[in-house]
Amino acid sequence: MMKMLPAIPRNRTPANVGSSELYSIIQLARAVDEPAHVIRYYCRIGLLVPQRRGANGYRRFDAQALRHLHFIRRAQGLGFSLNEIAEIFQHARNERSPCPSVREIIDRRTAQIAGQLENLVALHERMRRALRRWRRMPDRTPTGGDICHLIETSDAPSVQSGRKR
Amino acid sequence: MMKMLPAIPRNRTPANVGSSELYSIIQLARAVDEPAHVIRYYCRIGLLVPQRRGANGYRRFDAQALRHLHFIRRAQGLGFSLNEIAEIFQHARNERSPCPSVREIIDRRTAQIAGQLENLVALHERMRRALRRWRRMPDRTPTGGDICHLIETSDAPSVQSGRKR
DNA sequence: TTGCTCCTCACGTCACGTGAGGTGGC
DNA sequence: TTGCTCCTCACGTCACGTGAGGTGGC
Repeated sequence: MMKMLPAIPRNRTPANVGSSELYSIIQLARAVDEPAHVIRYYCRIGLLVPQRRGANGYRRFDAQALRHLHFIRRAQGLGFSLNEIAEIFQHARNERSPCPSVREIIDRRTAQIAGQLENLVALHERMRRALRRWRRMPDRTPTGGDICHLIETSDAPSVQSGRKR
Repeated sequence: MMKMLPAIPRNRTPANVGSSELYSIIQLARAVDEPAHVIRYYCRIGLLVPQRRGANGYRRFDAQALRHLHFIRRAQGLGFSLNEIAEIFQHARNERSPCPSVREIIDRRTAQIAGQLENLVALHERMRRALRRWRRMPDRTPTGGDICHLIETSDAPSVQSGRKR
């Protein structure tokens, strides 16, 4: 009966449990369903710090790193950038409350996202209008200086498209 | 009476009209309300080609370049990337119709924008929910391993935030 | 001479993606 | 030995932004 059980993949449980509960980079990566080089990137920018390196140079992370990683995903899900998340970590390290700046950031970012949303809705509408109009138009080979009559006859603004900055 | 007219800024009319109607980089830039280095960038990636250089190395553009520039803005306004616009120019130079690929691109891009729109709406909604919830919550100084209780108690997913790729 | 315009590097932004080239672990 | 995992550079993505350091034009 034991034989019929699928083999438990060794890497899905914390390896080296005896050696003080440390995680390998791939275990951390799998916890948030990302490739390992994303974790390496976070280390490089100082967002995540391995508890130590093995004799072979391999990164070993503790439970706190896993918690930080979950925090990163949660904060990104609320629109925070990695830089902003780094600031929050900084506050926490200094035992100062990050809450005031967290509130400021999300206020600013919410307004900004609302603006992006407007732009994207407008873009989508322009695209849909163009698609509809183009259905009644033939393809054409460019002659004498024109480039693509589909686009050149579109009602999209030729200046200040709204996608700005 | 002539005296009372505001001075016509020299740079707003094609300078060197005698020298075959060429435009300076800044005249081109002003036509689309962009800083000159954007035009320089377009030249560098080969999207815009000056008709010639002056003896001093200054770029001189013809009316065709102005037309290309307007085309770029129009196409960007429909969600085309600079790479895609370069392809369209390539078709036009070879006197092949760019229309089929233009239709393909906008089909693909419209679906993609619709997806982005969904993600952005979801993000905005998460942010607004968080803002509402946080109004009833006090600021707190992190203790014993926690980082920011506002974010850590949010209902945002800690994995697969929806902002992906 | 002053203030503006022009030029070419060259590095920065944001959050990774994608190899190259080599080593460690089971 | 094989296949996987790990490592460090280092360059690419996208559409510019931002200087540095110097020159030309009126």
